[in-house]
Amino acid sequence: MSSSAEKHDVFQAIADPTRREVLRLLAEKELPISEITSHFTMSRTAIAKHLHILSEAELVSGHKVGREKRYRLQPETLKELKQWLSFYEQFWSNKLTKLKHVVENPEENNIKGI
Amino acid sequence: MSSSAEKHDVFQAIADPTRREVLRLLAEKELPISEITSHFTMSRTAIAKHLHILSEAELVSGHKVGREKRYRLQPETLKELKQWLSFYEQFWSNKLTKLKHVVENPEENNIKGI
DNA sequence: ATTATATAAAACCATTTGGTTTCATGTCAA
DNA sequence: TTGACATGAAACCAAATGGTTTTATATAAT
Repeated sequence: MSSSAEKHDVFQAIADPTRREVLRLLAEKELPISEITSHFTMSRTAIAKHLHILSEAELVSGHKVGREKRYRLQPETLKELKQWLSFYEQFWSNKLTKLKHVVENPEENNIKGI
Repeated sequence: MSSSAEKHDVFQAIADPTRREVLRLLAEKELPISEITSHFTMSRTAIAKHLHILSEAELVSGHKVGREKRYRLQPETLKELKQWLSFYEQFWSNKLTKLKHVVENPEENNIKGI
């Protein structure tokens, strides 16, 4: 699944549906691996690997409590994603920006007949 | 790389750095495949495949103009991502929500000494 | 009519991904 | 101290991913 250092970023981490589901679970509360696993059909080992990837991306953090390892959400990391998104937001949300874009790119508009 | 129908979603599509770079390029203006390719070191075929994936995810759309196929950004699709993000936003941006979260999950706080 | 350009489509390939099973280790409870 | 529980780690595997090269086809330009 993975292994080496600093490999997974936020974009890769959230690409997998299972990992997104794990994030949802951890949004509610901190949970140990076994309890997270109980919400899925796949093996505990598979979930543990997903948690490693999420951890590499710093979307979650784990700490041991007794014999269990509890993971919690690290939501601040998603700011990175929000910032990436904000760049594109102008292209749909702002009518004026959209108009500006259209004016500056006349070749996109089928007005060649004029 | 891919092929079948309706396979790639937005999350998968933006997971690849090359594809994010392609989106950046198309944010400025509509471009034909060959011109997009000129911004990368990899082959045109590879870029074409990336464009297919972006197209499947409806992040871009292509239309033929003469012998070239021009792709343009379809930014509205990113709303989906924004909505996904908005759920998590409460966990970092809103101090009150954060406090609520803390209060409702006492086991996360190391106050066992009290 | 011929040649150059732009893309499409297919076959192929190495690596990564997402899963499994098995075995080892640390911790709690009786 | 002896199980039972929770995890870690390794070996293995099929399928997906991200690339390549080759061949074919449609359009543009001379």
